[in-house]
Amino acid sequence: MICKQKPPEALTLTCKTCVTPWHLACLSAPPQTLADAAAWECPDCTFVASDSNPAFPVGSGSSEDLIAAIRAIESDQSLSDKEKARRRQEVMSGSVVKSAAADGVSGKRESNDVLGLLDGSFNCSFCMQLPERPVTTPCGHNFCLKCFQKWTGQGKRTCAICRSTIPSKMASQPRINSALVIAIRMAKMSKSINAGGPPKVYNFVHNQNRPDKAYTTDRAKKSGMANASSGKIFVTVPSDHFGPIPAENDPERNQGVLVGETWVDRMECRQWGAHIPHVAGISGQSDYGAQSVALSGGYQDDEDHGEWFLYTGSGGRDLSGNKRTNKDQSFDQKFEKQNEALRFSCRKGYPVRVVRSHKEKRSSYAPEIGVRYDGIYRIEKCWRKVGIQGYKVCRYLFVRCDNDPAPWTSDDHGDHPRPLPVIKELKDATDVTERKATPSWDYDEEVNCWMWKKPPPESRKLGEEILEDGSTKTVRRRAKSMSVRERLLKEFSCLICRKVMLLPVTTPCAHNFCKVCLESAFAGQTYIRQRTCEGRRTLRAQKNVMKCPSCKNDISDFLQNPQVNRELMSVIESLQEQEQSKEMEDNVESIEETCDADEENIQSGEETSDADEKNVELSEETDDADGKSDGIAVFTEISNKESEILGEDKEGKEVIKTPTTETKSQKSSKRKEPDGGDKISEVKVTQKPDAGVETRSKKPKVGTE
DNA sequence: GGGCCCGCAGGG
DNA sequence: CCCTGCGGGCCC
Repeated sequence: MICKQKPPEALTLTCKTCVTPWHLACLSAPPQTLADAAAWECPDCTFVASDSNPAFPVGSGSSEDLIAAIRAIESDQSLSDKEKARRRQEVMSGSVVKSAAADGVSGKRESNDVLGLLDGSFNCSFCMQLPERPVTTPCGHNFCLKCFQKWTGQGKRTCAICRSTIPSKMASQPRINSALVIAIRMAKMSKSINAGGPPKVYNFVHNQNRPDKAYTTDRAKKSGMANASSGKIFVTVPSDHFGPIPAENDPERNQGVLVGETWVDRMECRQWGAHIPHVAGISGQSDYGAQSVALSGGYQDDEDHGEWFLYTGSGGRDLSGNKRTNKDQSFDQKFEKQNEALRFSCRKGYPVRVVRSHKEKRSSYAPEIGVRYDGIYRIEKCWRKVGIQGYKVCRYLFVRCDNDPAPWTSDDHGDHPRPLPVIKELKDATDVTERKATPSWDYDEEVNCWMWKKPPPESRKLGEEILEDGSTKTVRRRAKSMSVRERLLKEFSCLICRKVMLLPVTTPCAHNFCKVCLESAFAGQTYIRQRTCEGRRTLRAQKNVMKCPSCKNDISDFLQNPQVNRELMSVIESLQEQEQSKEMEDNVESIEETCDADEENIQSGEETSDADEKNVELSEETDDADGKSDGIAVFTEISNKESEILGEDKEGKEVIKTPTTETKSQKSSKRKEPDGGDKISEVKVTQKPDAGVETRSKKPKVGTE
């Protein structure tokens, strides 16, 4: 911590209490004898036990117990090292404080007193409650952030308890005491009997044992991390992965990336996959969405309220002269590149990971040191406004929606859906985008957690699979699917013009045509649309004349008033949208021998009867909830288009029908082999011999599956 | 503490 | 292959 270097093993000393490694050379009072070294306790443990740091007065009692308990475990000869480690962990996490007390190790008080103890020393002096979002003055007194801000907002500059002066920096930029947050949360947990397992411990992640870390190449002229290359990425999610990083993608620790995890710098944060780019603030692709953002104080328009914040897009700055950043904006930001990626995630309601950096100085919620993962947020709205510097900036409203509590709250539960904050600047905003469709990541009232309500987007990256011998093999994460264009033409072409349908209509005999094509096919019998003013029709005599161009069924009645198949329409529209966004999978080369079998699969799939293929794809599409909600969103567009093209329909009476029931039943009745749909998910290439990986217990809360 | 400048990674 | 980027070391 002092020399900021990784000490060689020989110079590492491990604390017997907390097992943290320390650099021998950096200790002010290193142990003198070997025996001393074996029983050595780090300054943290010694300090807590002997003194009561007013800023974090855990030491005033409960932690004495804790340390005594740990010492008892350490000195118990009957325990193996592994067992000791396990017990230590239990004690640290508060789950067995009671049993430690029962052991007679520290029989002073019951564990349930912890909260009572906290009540005495931690309470906010204004509201007399356990502080919510606690801030701690240099004189060691704790207050709720809000209470404190109210106090300083009245111009008070002295501590409400001891009248010590509050430094002006503290008054203007109070920081939440995250250690206190954890202490309070732990105390609450030990109080509640069925807290649902031990609380999570939020550790600073030391990468002592990591196989690889960021390094400087020969080319780099500076040592340290300034010009470093990234070390190994420890998690196995692809870089375009959305949402939390689950335990099954964390082979190093098998715990996933936890809310509150903190890394020393952006490079290390990157290695754990929370936020991959090591300079840029936004991780994302304009045609795919944004996965994560960093709040690092780079843009002065940012506004942080913890559970929600206003984020500023990137760009608008002159980076000439080989600069990486620039405080001054010199032109307008636009919704392009990363800014567009954020807007994409907003529209889709994707989960966006958020990290806060110590470099954000104006936010109470930023960590004191390092870069911290604060969990999942959703972008509820975005817009543009004229920023502080006078140029237009892209703006995003982020609202937290994580299943774990934020690092600044002592709640033991995550977020519940909350009403959106009122944003004043929205009244002067332009280019406002709000999500119309239902969000992909949403709160499930039945299981009481946030989860994927629609399938997460398929990764477009290649992945690496670790084989048994430790080597890696590049694999594709999903099968090559039919190109969107191919699919459009194959599934959704008009049986008359053979092009992708414009305003599709579905006959009762389940054949699809462009509305215009079908009508013009019977153009000689224009009486379909000839109506008297009273609406009296004159086609009775012509009945049976009009037959479906495809199957010759009588469709005269249908032709009197053919309705656009809105469901089909929205499917086509979303596919066309996809096509425009150029899904990359089409271009992914198949990967050698491992894929051969799957390629065949696809080939044969293409060659099997059209009907089956079609059903598979169709069912897939309709299962995708996107279709439904987007269907509503595009609805008005359709009816506008329709009247534009047909130049009629002024009656305005026509009740808009939801997708015709006959189409639906037709589809489902035709769906003979629903199993056919599996081919896509099955084509995961070359399973690791150890199939257990797939079945390993998954964190049920995170619905990534 | 401010400013300069660098290597690097990833988007396009 | 060029452009962009809410890092970070180091000099002043």
